[in-house]
Amino acid sequence: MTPVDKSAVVKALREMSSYLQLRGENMFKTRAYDVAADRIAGLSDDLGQLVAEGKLTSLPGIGESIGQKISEYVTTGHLSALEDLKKEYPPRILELLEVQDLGPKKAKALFEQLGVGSLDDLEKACQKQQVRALKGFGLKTEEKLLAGIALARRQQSAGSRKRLGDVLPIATELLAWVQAAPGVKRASLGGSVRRMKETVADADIIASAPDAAKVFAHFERHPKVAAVIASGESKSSIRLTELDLQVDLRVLPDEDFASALHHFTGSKAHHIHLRSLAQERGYTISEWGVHRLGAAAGAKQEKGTARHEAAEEKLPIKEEKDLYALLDMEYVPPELREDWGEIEAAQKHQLPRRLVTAEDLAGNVHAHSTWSDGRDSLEAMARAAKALGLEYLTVTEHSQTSGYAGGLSVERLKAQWEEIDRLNETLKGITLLKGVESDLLEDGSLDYPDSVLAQLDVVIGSIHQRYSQDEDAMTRRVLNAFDNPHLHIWGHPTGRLLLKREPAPLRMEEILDKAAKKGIAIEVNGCPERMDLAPEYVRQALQRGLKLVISTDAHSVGELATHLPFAVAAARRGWATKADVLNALPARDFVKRLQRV
DNA sequence: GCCGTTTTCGGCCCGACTGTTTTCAGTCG
Repeated sequence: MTPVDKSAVVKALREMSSYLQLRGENMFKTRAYDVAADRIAGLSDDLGQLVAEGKLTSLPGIGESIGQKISEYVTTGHLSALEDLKKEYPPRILELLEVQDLGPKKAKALFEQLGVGSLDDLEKACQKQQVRALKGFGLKTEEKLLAGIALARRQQSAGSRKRLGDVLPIATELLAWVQAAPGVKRASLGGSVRRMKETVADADIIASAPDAAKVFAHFERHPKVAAVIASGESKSSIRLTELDLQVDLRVLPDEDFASALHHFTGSKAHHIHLRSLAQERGYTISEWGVHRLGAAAGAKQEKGTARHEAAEEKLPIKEEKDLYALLDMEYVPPELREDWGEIEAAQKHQLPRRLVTAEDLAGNVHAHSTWSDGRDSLEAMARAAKALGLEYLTVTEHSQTSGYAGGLSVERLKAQWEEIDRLNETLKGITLLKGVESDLLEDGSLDYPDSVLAQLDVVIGSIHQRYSQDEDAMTRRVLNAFDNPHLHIWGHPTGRLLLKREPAPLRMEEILDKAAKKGIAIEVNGCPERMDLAPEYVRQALQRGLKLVISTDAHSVGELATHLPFAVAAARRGWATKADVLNALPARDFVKRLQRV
């Protein structure tokens, strides 16, 4: 049985939701498709197997109807309900929903009353001033839509999502700017950036201060602000000149900081689940805290009055953990808040006791120097690793097939050993381990003779070329590689480049099963373009008892430090603890645990 | 469409901001 392309199923479910929204269906019905899409996206089990065993409806949020549709799509490759919906609309109608401030209701009106079925149609209608004449639309809306079209077009070419690695530095810069604003007491990043999701759409900052208006005024004066999108009493949104990045800032009284931080960290799916649990217990959760609902709140809600304002009692939330404690749950770290099972685990007090941190690591794994395509000398890399407080650094240059990257011949590799020996003698407090990042050749064999590999402490095997192989060939290639007793670590496993190159087609379950049997460690690569392996596969690996290495893949002194947070984040998002990570061990134990022969 | 040791019907997370209205709908996160 071939594994199912989960992302295609997710896409089909989201399109179902979009078309049903355009038709004006009940929002709870359309949301059900989005909930199901989220569920499949975060699934760590094999979807094909669930379908085959008829167990789809055991997943929360997937019932009879959607279960059948997923089954149909997985088994036949078609989704008749979606195909029928598509026939009712012009082929590019969903483009409209990509426009900021244009949702399903307005898109429906534009389509039905003006025949607008694409971005181009919408632009023409705006230019002809037809839009402002519609009921519920006006001059301002027309202007906003034109700006939204321009933004949507830029995003079509550049992509609306951005790599965390690009956004985090700018978001951190903005955070520091906010922290310097008048009266700010506490401030933090929020949103998917705080959850360290590999790609993000925008950035959120939450701050506490007595006078929000002063903070907003300061915020909106940042030199990189291109436009102010919205500015109210508790929220300001700007768009930056860099990356077209939208940054939302909320400022609240300090007593509301923790609940606001929690609220704006998300994810949406995590909150929806959490709040329904809160409701069962007679609480309501919002960014303004947790409130106990009394009889008064059950009565008809006053217009313009928020639910929490009618509540009887506000419960103090000093820290995020107080909120979970109120629901008898363990604290859920931000990286886990995706509704991928963390809520159930937290209720049963079965979350990982403590997720791995950068401080847990004793060694830096996967580094390149000027011997291959790195930018700094081996000695500079070693000194930098020592300065970071590390005990060891694995030296893993490219292998001979990667000529483009200065891959080392056997002779050059052996010459490097001499330098490593020399540095190990002269440098105190840091140990260089002899390693290599060997290409996995087309048939899965490694790039050096066994006699050479046997002399190395650390052998990483990575795929660097021939990405065009089909799933069978690619899977066989990796499986074969695991038969080589000198291979220790599977490097940047899927070969994905975020927003650029899809993961290689691999039958991951089969591969992880064999890795577990053979004792191969799995790399979590912190290069911000990769963040490879993805969290759902990290979890699958850990469920099989596999060990991880948290790697920087550093090609310079700077990257030893800058890549580390992304590697740690990828491991944490896969629920990894210190005990799961081999390079949390001292050098001798690390090398010993890698050895398979 | 999903879900249920309160329920198989009637709920479904919750609030801010904007623009078009003149009390509210739509959008967003």
